[in-house]
Amino acid sequence: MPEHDFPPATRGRRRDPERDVAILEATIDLLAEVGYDGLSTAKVADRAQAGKGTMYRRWPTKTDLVLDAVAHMKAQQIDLDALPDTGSLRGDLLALFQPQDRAQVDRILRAMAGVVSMISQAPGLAETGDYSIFEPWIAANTILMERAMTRGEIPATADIALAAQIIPSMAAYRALILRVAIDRDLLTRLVDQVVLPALNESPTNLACC
Amino acid sequence: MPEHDFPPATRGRRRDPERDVAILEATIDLLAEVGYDGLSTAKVADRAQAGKGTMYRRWPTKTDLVLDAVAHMKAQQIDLDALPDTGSLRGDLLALFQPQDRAQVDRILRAMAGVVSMISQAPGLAETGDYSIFEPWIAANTILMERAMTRGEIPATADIALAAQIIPSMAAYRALILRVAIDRDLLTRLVDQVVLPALNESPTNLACC
DNA sequence: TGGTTCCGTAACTGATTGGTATCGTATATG
DNA sequence: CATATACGATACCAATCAGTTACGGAACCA
Repeated sequence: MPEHDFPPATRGRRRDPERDVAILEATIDLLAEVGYDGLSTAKVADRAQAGKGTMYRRWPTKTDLVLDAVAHMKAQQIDLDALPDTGSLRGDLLALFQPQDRAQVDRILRAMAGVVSMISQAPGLAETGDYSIFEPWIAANTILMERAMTRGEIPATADIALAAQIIPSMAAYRALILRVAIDRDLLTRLVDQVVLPALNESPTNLACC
Repeated sequence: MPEHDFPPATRGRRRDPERDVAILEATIDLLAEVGYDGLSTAKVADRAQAGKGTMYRRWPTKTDLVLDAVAHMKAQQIDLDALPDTGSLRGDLLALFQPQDRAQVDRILRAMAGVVSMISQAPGLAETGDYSIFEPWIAANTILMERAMTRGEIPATADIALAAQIIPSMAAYRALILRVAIDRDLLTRLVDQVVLPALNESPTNLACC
């Protein structure tokens, strides 16, 4: 996972890949607990039971480490090739946010909040967008909605690009500002009263009901 | 504005209230530029043309200063007693997000992103909620929607609490993650295709259209 | 076995920071 | 004028931190 120079190293002791994941996991943990600036390389090494040398052999800088940890976290997330397929868009949307257990989601969202502070200080990072955990969520929503459209479940004029952002942005707001995870009740209300009506709303007939 | 002990001070030179706003404004500026941790008390004093002593006489700690700066920023924001009243909910919602000029809004949202990092490190702050710039926005939405409900413009069963969060949370997502302000086109689509349909949707007739 | 690379521990360095104290000056009361 | 407070500037202190280096031991290969 560490992207920088990898000397062939066919000679001595092999680099232990288990140390990589231990360090990355510790980084995510601390990111969720204390944020980017509260996170010190010493604390990461401590929690991962690793030496700072081992860390710096893999990631040349703290920023690189955190960015890689976010990428690692992202990779564990939604698999766009194995999305739910319940037959109805409503079932798919509800299923998409169900499988992961609450604590796991909470950890991820808090880590994301920690990353936001890093972006504030390194303005260049904002453009890459590589850090956003919400982007794959939006992509998953989009795919589910496109499927529903080809099934004829929603009109061809539906504004999928907009609707796909509703739930993830609400999740982001709650995680980053309110510091609470989305619950099942809120999710149901969002799907039934906001997302599905928005998709069934044709841009031209605003007073359809 | 500084909340801590204010000795009567009837004897010597008076405390200059202009210094308060200069320091608070400098704090918000830096918060927007470099975030909470990138912000040093020395830099604030420097930009405000103030001595550090002058700052610490008013706010005992960096956290107090930033919290007060956010409150100051919040006070300049939406005036809940002077909300738009165009006669229609659609007009009101569009008018609510229009008056402020782009640069001002951008500064505020970037400052909010800077505050998020502070919350990550001081978990106690999350509970108070005093820091959130989006809360008055939600309150304003709620009031406009309640007005529309008493006018009979939307059904009495509408889920206002939910609908009032849609636009602010989308704004928060864009500001904090995407680092872009909401534009007029997106706002119109949100109002017409998402918020208004959601309000007109009765919880019971999910297939009304 | 010997050379090479990895590992964790720990000491170290240079820079930055929150917060305090001091100083000379300005502004107020009595 | 005497006293008291506020002001900006500056020096200062203790703590923290990113990143480096040194060390002794472990794993691998020839």
